[in-house]
Amino acid sequence: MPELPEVELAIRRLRPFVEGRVLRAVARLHPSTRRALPPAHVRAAVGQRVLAVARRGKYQLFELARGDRLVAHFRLDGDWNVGPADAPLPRYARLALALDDGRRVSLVDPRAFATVTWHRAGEDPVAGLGPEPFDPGFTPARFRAALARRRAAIKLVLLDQRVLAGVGNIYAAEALWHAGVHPDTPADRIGPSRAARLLDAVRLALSRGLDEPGRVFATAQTTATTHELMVYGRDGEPCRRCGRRIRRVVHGARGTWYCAGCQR
DNA sequence: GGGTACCTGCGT
DNA sequence: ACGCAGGTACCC
Repeated sequence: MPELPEVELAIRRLRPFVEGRVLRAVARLHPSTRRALPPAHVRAAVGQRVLAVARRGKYQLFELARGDRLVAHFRLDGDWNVGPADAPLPRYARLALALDDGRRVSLVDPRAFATVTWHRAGEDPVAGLGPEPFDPGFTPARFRAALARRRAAIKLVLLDQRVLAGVGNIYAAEALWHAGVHPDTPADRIGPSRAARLLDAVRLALSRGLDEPGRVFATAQTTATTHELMVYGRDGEPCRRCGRRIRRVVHGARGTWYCAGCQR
C-alpha cells in the first residue's frame, strides 16, 4: 500500500522522466479516471510543460507551466510505469500520459481506486491536509496539542490526514509499536513525553520505508532490516521486542496489529 | 463518531 | 461462488 514513503520513492523515480517534458496527450483508460478527470480538464493540461513534481502527504502534485496542477493519489495500490509510447500498455493501466520525448507514463492500478485530478492555478489542491511528518516546524508540542483536541483512539487519529499528512494503516501500526503506545489509547490522554516519543516513532517508521531495502537497523531492543515490519500483518507471530504473540483488532473496518505485552 | 461506496485480486 | 481488504469522500 502506498503511504508517504512509497509515494516519495515513486516520485523520485518518476521525476527524471517527466520534469521538463510537455504533455502531448492524456488517455483515460477506465471509468474511475474518466470520472475524476473530465475532458475539459484533460484539454486544460495537454500541451503544457511539467515544471516539477512535488509531494504533500500521499498526494503527488504535477506543477504545470501555467500554474495549474495535475494531482495524483495512489490510494491502495497505484504506481507509475514508464515506457515507450508505442509499447503495449501495461496490465491495469488506468491513465496514460504521453510525453514529448516519445515516452509514456502509465498509472498502473489494479483496483482502480487511484485518482488523478486537475486544479486551476491559485487553487489549493490539498487544503485541510495536516503538516508533513518531517517538517522541522512540526514540533512535539504541536503534535501533542493536535492530539489533545481528539478523544478518539490514537490509531484512528494517526490515520487522520488533517492531523498528520501521509501516515496510513501500515506505518500507524508500526509507529505505535516503536513508541510502545497501545492503539486504543485516547489521543487526548497522550502527554508531552509520550507525544514526543510517538512523533519520533512516526518518523522512524516512515524513514524505514524510505531507506534502502535490506539495510540493517537497530533500536535498543531489536535488530531488523529495512522494510521488515514489526507488527503489521504479523497476527499470531512473536513480538520482535518481548516475544508475546502479536494481536489483531479492528478499528473502523481496518486491521490494527499490536503487541499487548509492550504497547500500553 | 459510524456506515457506505468505490474496485478487483485473492484467499477461502 | 463468496467475501474480504483498504484510503478517502460523503452520507448522516
